[in-house]
Amino acid sequence: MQIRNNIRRLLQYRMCLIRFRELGFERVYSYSLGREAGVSPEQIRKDFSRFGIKGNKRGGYLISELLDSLNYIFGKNELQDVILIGVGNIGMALARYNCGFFKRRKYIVAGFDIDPSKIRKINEIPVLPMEVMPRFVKENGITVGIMAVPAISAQEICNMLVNAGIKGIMNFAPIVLKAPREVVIENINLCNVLESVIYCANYARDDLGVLEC
Amino acid sequence: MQIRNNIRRLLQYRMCLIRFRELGFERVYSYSLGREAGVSPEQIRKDFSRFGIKGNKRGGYLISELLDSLNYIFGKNELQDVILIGVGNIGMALARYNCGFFKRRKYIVAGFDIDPSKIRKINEIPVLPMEVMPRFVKENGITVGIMAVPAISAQEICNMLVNAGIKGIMNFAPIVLKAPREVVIENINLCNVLESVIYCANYARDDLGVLEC
DNA sequence: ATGGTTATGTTATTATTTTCACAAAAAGTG
DNA sequence: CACTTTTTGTGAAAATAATAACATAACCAT
Repeated sequence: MQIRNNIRRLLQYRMCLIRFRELGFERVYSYSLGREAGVSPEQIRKDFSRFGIKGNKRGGYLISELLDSLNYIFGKNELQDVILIGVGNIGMALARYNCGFFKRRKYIVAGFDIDPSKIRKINEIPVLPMEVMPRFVKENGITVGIMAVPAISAQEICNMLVNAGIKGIMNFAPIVLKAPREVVIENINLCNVLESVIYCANYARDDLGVLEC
Repeated sequence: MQIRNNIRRLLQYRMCLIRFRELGFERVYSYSLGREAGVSPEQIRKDFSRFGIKGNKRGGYLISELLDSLNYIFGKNELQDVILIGVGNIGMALARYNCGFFKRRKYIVAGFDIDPSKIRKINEIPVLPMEVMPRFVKENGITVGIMAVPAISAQEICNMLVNAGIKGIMNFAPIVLKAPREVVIENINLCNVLESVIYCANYARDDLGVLEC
């Protein structure tokens, strides 16, 4: 039972709905939302159905109600604290973006780094030495961490996080992390993503005519 | 015919193979590579098969040969120039990471921004005003761009890129870009990714027992 | 009211992806 | 040199996901 894709789409729908609301719309239809989100209307109805979200026959969906439902699903109202491990290029950018996360009620409450020169505040976020991480996680009930560390130390740090009680990791290190099944790991390899776009844009077109990519 | 997933996995395999090589290994087996890449052995053989990559019955795969094949597929040898639009938080981080891209023969050759205060060099990369982008793209035969701009201006900039002749876009703006079918677009919404990890880590576990996420 | 229209919700169908299963080739062994 | 073991490569089967189809409810106009 794999629901990660559903969830990702729901989040995308929410993003579009927020824009629709800002534009002053009150209602959406699976058709209009689908066009905005780049998804088929049937897919949207299926996704909603799966999470028990109901619309109005003939009347589409009330944006405010939809957003309420989605926010309920994703726990919008509670502020969710996360930590950041590794305050290099990417880590720094994420720390600086924190107010963007905050709008969605996600908040980087602390950064951690092995490098002592990084131990300072960045954008109001305290950056602490790696050693205090486990205690911080336990004391603050942190369940999710963002890893932006070099590949070489990534698995070790992942183990530390798991031992400290972390249940989900968003990983930017170019390595496939190994962790117990119950820990959710999302590996984001920006280099690979760029490379796949380059490949699809340049090479994958004249192979067999229509190589959807 | 959808091959984006295959490609993504191949890139992941390559990443693992590079590590294996660094560790001094000469051969891999679908089994060992699979464990490292978090993929089943059959999947690996299928992926290789699809791209005409052959191994040795009983002898597995020679890492050097595999890497040659993969580098051939992904055009490792030619240096691929890309441009960056938007030099804010994320854009800056990517520009600073350029040497990492360079190792893979991908290189951000220029950044562009509307904000005049951003017009300067970052990490050897010239940042130019937005207006000169189309000419730059045409004169340098750029086919792929990275967008790290605010959502509000994203679609407009996407259109500019497409008009200038760009064939692939890696987009960090929180919006689903619309472009002609032949233009490859990869939307990366970091906020949504984080949120999906949080959801899977915190909520999706006690629903039906085994909610694989 | 009542009939027509429209958009949902869900079932059925199709397509895609992954896993399974096994034949065939290579390498080792006695 | 036969025999066993091991690992690939691929066709068949199973599982998943996406699309199509359509019955049903709500709304609107007459």
